[in-house]
Amino acid sequence: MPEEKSGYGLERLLHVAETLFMERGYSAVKLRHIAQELGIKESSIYYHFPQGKESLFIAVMNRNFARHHAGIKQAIGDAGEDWVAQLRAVGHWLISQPPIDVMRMSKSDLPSIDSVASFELEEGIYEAVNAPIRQILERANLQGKANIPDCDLVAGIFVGMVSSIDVIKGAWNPKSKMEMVDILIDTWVNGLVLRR
Amino acid sequence: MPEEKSGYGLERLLHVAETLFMERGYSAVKLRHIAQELGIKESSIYYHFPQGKESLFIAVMNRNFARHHAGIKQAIGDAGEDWVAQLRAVGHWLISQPPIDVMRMSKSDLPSIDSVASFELEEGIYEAVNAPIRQILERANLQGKANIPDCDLVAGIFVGMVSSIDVIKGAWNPKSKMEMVDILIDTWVNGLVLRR
DNA sequence: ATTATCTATAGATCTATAGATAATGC
DNA sequence: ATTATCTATAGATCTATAGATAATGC
Repeated sequence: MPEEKSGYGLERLLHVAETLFMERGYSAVKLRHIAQELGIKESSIYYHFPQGKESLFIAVMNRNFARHHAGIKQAIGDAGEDWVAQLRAVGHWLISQPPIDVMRMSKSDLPSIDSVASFELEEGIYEAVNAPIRQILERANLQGKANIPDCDLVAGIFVGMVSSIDVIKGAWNPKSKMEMVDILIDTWVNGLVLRR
Repeated sequence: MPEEKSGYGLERLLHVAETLFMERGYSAVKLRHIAQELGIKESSIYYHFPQGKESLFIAVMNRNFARHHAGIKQAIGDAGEDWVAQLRAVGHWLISQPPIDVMRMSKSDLPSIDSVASFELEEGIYEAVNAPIRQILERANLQGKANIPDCDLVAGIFVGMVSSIDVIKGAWNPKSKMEMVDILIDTWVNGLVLRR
């Protein structure tokens, strides 16, 4: 089993590579950046990933999706029955993680890699992140608690919304990210219009 | 005035470069891609932009922001007094344009270029896109028509939401983009919860 | 012996420059 | 003469490979 090297160095490599790839994307992150951050040479990366940058990216993304899947399932399970509480829990989980730029992944990162791997990753993120959220919304509809017209669309929007917070946060806003998620979900669920 | 070359070739170059940069981002788009799409050689790009790729990117982004500013102002002006109609009009404008990945721009594209230019572009997109939307929301609040807690945040979210549609559309959804914007805004404005 | 690094370097790709060429408009 | 391309090529950067080195664990 050649996949079971483990050790401290590999852990750090995966962590740093994940942080950088998630933040800046496949093309903008050079092996030089990863190596620099780790304090090693580019060539040392090839010890852990003999097939190079693309295989590192794929490993790191799959790892990220697996963690998201587990974290989201956990969050939903812990949140109880109420669908809004579940949504909020998923929001809190998402904001605790490096933000996902689904659009960049789909239009920039994935088109830069092998098309079979690309397809698998696209499926991976959908199953890990989008599907569980969609299920929350579908259950809410079925139980007559909500009236959501297109759960797949709305789930995708939700992920985009929460991720956006990170940019807005960084750029101009003084509020904490948690606060912002709560404001966001609350406003979204209850609507922007004033009712009397 | 060295900025006034114009002509057919430059127009096409700007258009193609804009399409590619907006879609795939600064780092993933190589001069080779732009040249290939135009049917010219990479080196020919330097006739129009002697200062190279970065200056082309900056020109193209400023152009994009200027068009957005004009388009959004126009859309709002044409939509009448109702703030939801205004929001819908902006949504329709945005979806008619190459989608903006604000997150990618802010975290991947801009950090890859000169920091002064980066700062100016960041301001540019904020003024062109975010500010007018924020103003719609603020007016709605002032007129007692809405109760939006953080107009800057919510405006940013709106842009993210509409842009997300393009990814979701491409990936799995059969609806037209226009339909999806309408669903989205309607659900967002009125809230997801069922009221009796 | 295995693990994880390193140095040195090859090879590919990308950005950029110099100077030639061809077409158009005076 | 100006405009917009081209060819040829330089120089920088990026990815990848070969083989040496050092540390650790048998």
